[in-house]
Amino acid sequence: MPAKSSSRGGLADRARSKPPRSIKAYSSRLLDRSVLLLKILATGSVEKRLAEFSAAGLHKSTAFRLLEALRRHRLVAVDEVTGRYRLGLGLFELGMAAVSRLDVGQCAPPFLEVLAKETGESASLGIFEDPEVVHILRVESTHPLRLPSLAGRRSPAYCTGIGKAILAHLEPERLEAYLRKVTLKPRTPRTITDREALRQDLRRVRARGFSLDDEEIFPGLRCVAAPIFGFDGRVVAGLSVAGPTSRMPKDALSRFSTSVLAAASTISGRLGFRPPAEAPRRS
Amino acid sequence: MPAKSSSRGGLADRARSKPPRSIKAYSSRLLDRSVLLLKILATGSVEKRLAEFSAAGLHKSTAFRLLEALRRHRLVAVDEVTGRYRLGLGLFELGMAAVSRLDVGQCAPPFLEVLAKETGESASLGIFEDPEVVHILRVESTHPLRLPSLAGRRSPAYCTGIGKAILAHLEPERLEAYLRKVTLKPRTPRTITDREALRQDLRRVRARGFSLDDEEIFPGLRCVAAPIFGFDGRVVAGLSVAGPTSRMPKDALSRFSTSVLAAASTISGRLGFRPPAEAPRRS
DNA sequence: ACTTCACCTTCCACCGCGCAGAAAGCCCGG
DNA sequence: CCGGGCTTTCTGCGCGGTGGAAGGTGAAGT
Repeated sequence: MPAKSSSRGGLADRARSKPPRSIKAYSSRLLDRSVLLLKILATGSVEKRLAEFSAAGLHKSTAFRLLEALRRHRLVAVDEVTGRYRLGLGLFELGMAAVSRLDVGQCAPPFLEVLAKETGESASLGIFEDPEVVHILRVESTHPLRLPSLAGRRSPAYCTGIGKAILAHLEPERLEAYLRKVTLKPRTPRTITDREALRQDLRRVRARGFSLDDEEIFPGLRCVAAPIFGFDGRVVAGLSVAGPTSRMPKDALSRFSTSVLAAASTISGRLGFRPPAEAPRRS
Repeated sequence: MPAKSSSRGGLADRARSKPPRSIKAYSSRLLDRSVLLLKILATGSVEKRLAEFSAAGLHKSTAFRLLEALRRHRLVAVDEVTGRYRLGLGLFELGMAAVSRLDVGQCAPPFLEVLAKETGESASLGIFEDPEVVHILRVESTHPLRLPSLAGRRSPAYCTGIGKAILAHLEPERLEAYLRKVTLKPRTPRTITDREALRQDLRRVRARGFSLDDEEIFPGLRCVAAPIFGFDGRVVAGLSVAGPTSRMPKDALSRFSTSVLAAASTISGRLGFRPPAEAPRRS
């Protein structure tokens, strides 16, 4: 990624005009199985005995061989005491490398901390991976009452602050593609389950600059979020502050939205985003 | 054989008496190559083109197929703009799962935050994976001057606070095995490069309860660390506070060591460690 | 606009390697 | 001391991964 001295429009246009290249579905049974083993280890109880993998349709000897091979690479480990399998730290190293190689992952942490301190609530940063949002950074609230950290977890986009902040600034085609395939499952009584209502809400998000998740994913949780843009003007992530409704009453939201917007736009700036001099909103 | 027949010895003894079972070296070319691709992506520049993998001895078509298969599992991703490969967020999810499944990873974060706030310096937690220490958690100092986060990285054990805190409380055989194979490469002029001097230092660590890294890995960086013990009395991790020498003068170290020791012993307690009733110091 | 070039993607026939099933260790509790 | 449940090793068969080369696609040069 050497210095691109092109005007900002060029790259964005090139990206936008990319046809959806469809690639032949390559796959490998061995690789699929290895990943399956890791996924199994990542769910349910912390440690697994060999026999538990055969429940997934793998022969015990197969699971054994694969787990041993994965162990050589430290992707799984066997507990020294119990002799059972657990995820290895090699995975952690690769995972952290994955995030730290994202531009946002690189430069966002300090701003998240400032934001958390300013508002007193948990701040988190997520990016959009197609139908869902992946939480990649999180700084905890200082209050004792708070959600467990979601770092590394996925949430649906349509009912989270970060998700809606990103959706609202997606290219129209991508948004429509998303809306076409997503099912708006109600997570709480307040979840938006109607496509048109969601479009409406996203319009509001665009108009005021930030999104509001008003107990749409967890009862009692309110959340204010703003989009983060990359150097080419496309939305690359979302930044949010979340807390219990009691500490985030509706008439005090402007305090939060101001902080979130400021932090988000600072991060966008760090990523090389230059906000358009005037609104280049087409049609 | 079990020279220690302490009160609560059952589990610890079983663990200690485990013979180093050696398992046949299973491996799989495909898996090795897949991991190799991930490792390549985790080093060097952020994005790689297909041709860069063939430098590692893979044919382009092979690399292509494997990368596509990995992409299906979101372990790698292709950049939307440049079309090049980068690590995927699936890795991040698995990595976070790996850490959150460790008992320490579960219960340590709040205490790290308190520790960082109390001392004003960066607090981090690492565990020992044989010759090195893996940093699994980190809470940043509020000062502008600070090291970049090492979360997910490895450091040598012999010249870090966390490393020495853990080494000092390892079973004698494991420590000797470590000393036998490690090479004490000087990282700074103050790095301990003599085995006997290191043994001596570790004795001091045991005696006073905490370890001190006095510019032994980075010039200008001082660090105080303490061990964390699991329910069976074995050391499972180390906790440290690190900062520039200017903010951690030698005559003020007791302030830091008190905080670190308190936090470490609280975490140990959470893990089920019951410190021996009174000093079972023998000899 | 034509050509070149560099790179990505696909195809295919060979043969190597992973597969499952079975059998042999291992460790515990009775 | 023996039996049951589990982990680990062994082995021949057959599938699936392999690498070479050929085809495609875009961008940059002439």
